[in-house]
Amino acid sequence: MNLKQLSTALGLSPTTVSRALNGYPEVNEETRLRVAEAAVRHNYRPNTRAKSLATGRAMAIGHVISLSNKHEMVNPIFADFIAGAGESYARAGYDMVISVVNDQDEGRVYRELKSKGTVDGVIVHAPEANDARIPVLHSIGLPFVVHGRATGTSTPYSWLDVNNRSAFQRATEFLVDLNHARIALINGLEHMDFAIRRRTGYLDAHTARGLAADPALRVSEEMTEGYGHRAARAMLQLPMPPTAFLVSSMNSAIGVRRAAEDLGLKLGRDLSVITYDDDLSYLRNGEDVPIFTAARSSVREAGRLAAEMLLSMIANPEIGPQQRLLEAELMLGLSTGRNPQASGLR
Amino acid sequence: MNLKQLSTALGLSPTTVSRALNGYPEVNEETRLRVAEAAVRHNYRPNTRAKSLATGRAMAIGHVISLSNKHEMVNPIFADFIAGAGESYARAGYDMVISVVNDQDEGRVYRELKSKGTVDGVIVHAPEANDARIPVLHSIGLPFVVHGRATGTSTPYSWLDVNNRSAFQRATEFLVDLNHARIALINGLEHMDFAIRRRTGYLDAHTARGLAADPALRVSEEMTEGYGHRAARAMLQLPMPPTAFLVSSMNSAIGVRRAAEDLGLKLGRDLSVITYDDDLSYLRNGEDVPIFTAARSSVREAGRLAAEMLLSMIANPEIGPQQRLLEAELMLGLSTGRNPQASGLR
DNA sequence: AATCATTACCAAAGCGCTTTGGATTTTCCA
DNA sequence: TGGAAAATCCAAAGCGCTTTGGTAATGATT
Repeated sequence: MNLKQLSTALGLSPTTVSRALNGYPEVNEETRLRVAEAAVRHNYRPNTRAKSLATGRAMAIGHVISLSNKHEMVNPIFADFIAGAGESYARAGYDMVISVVNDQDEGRVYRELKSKGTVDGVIVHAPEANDARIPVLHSIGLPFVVHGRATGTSTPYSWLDVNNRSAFQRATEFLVDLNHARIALINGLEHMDFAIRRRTGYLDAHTARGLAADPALRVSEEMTEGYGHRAARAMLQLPMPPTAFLVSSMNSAIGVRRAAEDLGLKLGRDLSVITYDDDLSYLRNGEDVPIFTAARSSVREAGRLAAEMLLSMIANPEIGPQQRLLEAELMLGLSTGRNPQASGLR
Repeated sequence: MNLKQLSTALGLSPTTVSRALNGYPEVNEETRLRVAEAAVRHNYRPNTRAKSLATGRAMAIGHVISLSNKHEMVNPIFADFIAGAGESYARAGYDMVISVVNDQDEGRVYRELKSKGTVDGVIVHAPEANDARIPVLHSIGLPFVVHGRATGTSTPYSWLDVNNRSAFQRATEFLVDLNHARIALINGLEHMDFAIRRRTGYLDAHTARGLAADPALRVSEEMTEGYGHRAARAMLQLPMPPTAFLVSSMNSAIGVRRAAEDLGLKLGRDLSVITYDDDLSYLRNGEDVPIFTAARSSVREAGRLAAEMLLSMIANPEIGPQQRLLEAELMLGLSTGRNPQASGLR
């Protein structure tokens, strides 16, 4: 059932039916009801492609998920972010189109999305420092919102980010308050912007508290369980092992816990661990009380908000670049405690 | 740059340019080259919406991800499946559109995708027994492939599945061979088809080996880490605890390991665990040697194959329903060993 | 009663592409 | 060298919608 069929069935012109359905004023309220009723009865829904062609708007947002050849890992936060963004799109009547692509092809894909008219805007995932995608998107004139930020980018752009620096600074200072002095950082890959900021927060806290950060207690890799295990195990066997760990993801924190248990150490008593928790739906940090003390911020909520930001930019192109910085919550869990090796109370 | 502009720039008609670009025979090879060259030079790419409108094919496949209100969890295998499917789509020039939806709205969404002409087909995720979506899709005539199967569905349909039954039967029998007699099953929600088949395999193995399966050692819930921990802990404190666990997901298996360690039990020595491993990119089962003995099958590969199946069905509608059953591999890891409580060797 | 807004509708153009049904030119063979 | 066949190209219709630029009828205003 298409517009023409529906309109002849109603004895009206396609023009009037279209206007009635789209809420234009120049149509009798009575006929509007008649049209609306017939539309549901005939299960009529305007063809998206025809509509897009006529209006020039695709009514779709693109997400490019790029897999590097080296470590071709799907970002585990992706599903939850998508789920959040998808909710916003559904509410606004937008579709979400996802392209899976090799990272070196990402620029080409953006150009294609633009020239083929597939989407009205895109969300940029996993930004790096001086991210090359931002100038590309600017130059081709495709609206976008970055999930995260890209240190070093000079031109203004829209982003939504968690305050990673402050989250890691606060977490580090919390450990210092528990008398920890040798605090390890199990970070994500430090070409990623978020990892840079987390390291900065970690180092800032050391400076603020007059502590020296030992470079031997700092690693940076792709955040798997195995990585957390391997790194923690190695550090715990150093002559001067850390008494606390700051970990960039739940997965790696689980690996750290496994390493601790390998060595017979109990979290919260013998060893403290704070993790970053994206509040992923399939990886909850405990059920009632958190297993890990954690800096928490829901990536699903971030998806919702980033999508809304992009949609509002598309609806009002004049508003210009938008920014939003979310603060992570520091949740107290069972994995932190006073440094057992610190002599006495301060 | 659109077709008309390109064609006037070339001094040709839009017809000829279109045919040249689409490889039709009735165009001089020389002009075809001229057109192709001009197309890349002007960065021309046909507008997808216009093309779709003219051809009637959307050149897009839909994935509906439905979140139930009760446990609104994003399926953790989703990202990897999508990544695999996306590769196949990209190769074939198809887009992937994802709808996030409340599960009770899923039928409505399929109807919309069809009547709005958004997609040429869909992949059905996470089928249940007697899944209601299959008759709906049949009735609206939208091509689809189910990732998994739906026990109880009578009409033929296309699916791609792992042999969950045989995987769990083999795993169970492997444990029996190690002298385990009290084997627990930490299963997923048993309205899901895969969970039903896994339970069947588990029970079949008991029957085959003349063992009685204790219903107290069988639970079924959403597969989180916390669930694995809680269930294993409870069972290990029974008067007659299990000596081995069969777990339906890596996440829950990690919880089982945590429970074991809570009680001072070492996996592979005091307690055996076999898990199902979807080979998720962010949740590798160890790096060189598997942590867990596991039944493994790559969900990413499943995505690739399911997408290819659907595309081939769309290209050749006459071929009818397709099916493909993959076998999981049983990978020996560090989490299994001889039952320490079994007296002597058999 | 003539004029003017307002209301309610419609015909037709246009979005950018494909495809049908020619038209024109070239090639080939008797 | 004529005529059929093959090779090239094109005009125009059509995909299903929106939107511009109307027209006709009604009501309000002088």
